[in-house]
Amino acid sequence: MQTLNDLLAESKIFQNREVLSPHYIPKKLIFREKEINDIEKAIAPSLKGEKGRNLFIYGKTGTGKTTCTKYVINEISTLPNIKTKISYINCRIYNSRYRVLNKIVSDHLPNYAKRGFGTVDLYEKLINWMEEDTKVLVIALDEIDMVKDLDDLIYTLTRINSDIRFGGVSIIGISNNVSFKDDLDPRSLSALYESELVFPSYYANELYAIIKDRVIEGFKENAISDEVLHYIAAAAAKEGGDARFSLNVLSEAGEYAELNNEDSVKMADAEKAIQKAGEDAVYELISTLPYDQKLVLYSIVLIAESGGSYKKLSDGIDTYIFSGEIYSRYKSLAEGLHKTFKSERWYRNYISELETYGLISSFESGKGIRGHTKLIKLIYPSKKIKKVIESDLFSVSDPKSPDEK
DNA sequence: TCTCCACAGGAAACGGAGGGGT
DNA sequence: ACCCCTCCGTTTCCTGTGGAGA
Repeated sequence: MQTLNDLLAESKIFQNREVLSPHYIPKKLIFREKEINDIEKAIAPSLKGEKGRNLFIYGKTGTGKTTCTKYVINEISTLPNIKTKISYINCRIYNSRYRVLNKIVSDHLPNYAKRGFGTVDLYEKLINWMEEDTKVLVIALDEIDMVKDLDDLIYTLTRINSDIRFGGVSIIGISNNVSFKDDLDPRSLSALYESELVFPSYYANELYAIIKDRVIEGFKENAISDEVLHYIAAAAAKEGGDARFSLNVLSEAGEYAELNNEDSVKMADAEKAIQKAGEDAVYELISTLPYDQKLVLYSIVLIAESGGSYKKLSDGIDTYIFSGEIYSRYKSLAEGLHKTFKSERWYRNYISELETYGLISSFESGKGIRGHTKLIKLIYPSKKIKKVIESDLFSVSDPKSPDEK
């Protein structure tokens, strides 16, 4: 255990922790010059007061989509041009047409009230504001696939262009999910895909250069060897070329080294950090789930460990659990905790969400299985999930998910 | 073949929170 | 203070599906 003195003492490892944060935007983004240039090209017309091109950005997690977009936004905001207004919106939080519209309005008209206005009110307010002095609005929608009524949103935003006489709106959509466009209206699709930009995954040598770049600023000299950096880069490349992963590992490895009072980061620290980073991603995901959804997941874990009681009906597919059994377990679990439980219909939404998060896999029952049901299996080892949920669900200090502002 | 079972998942309705107008 | 509105999480209702058993 570290004492306060230890914590206040100057670090032997870190020089500037901030540059290791995944949210930090470096002054220069290496290996992404072309992509940045493409984004700028799409926005450029709007800087001259014309409507820019809509742009769709696709790439796996940690390929720099968000960082590059924010980089360009920062760049533009330093220009003396005032006609171009930019909204960066994270659709994981603002996940409906109303919320996005509300966010745009409150970004630029902070005095406008938060609720009580319908979509139409917000829309008119936005149009009036834009027409005032022919503003051009650039809207970056990060994780755009999270928007529930995306068709409506795209329609509304593109509609602005035909409703106003001057100025215009251009959309930058960002996503790491390709399949969401399958159930998009063809008109929204063609609007959104006016131009497309794909961010490739990083190779190990690129990841190495990226973290090396941050190490120079973030770490003390000789606090981490090239050998360790290569090792981390290779591990991150294996994870799918995820730069965020490599940065997490980097700072985590530094923390371990510091904790052990070492002068430099050792290979063992990196190994430990890599293992932890993998677990963290799952933990992070689970801890953001709503209470009842955690309970549903917990029910799956419990049944997976004890074996389902419907098992006798299904020789051969023992690892899969019946949907109905999970719900009844969830119900009795909630009753045991003196909590209200959600309806069966809502439970089915939970299940399909858990599946899109990649925590469970399921398939529709077919031949040989009674009735028409879903068969569900955990993707991660049940022990690990159980530990995570139990610490999260039954810890004393969890009044009601502290949903910070 | 018919009916039942055990669900899936869409649509609509409900009710409370948070806001405006008078 | 009162009634109105909108949104959103949730429930209720309903139709669909395909194997099991009579």
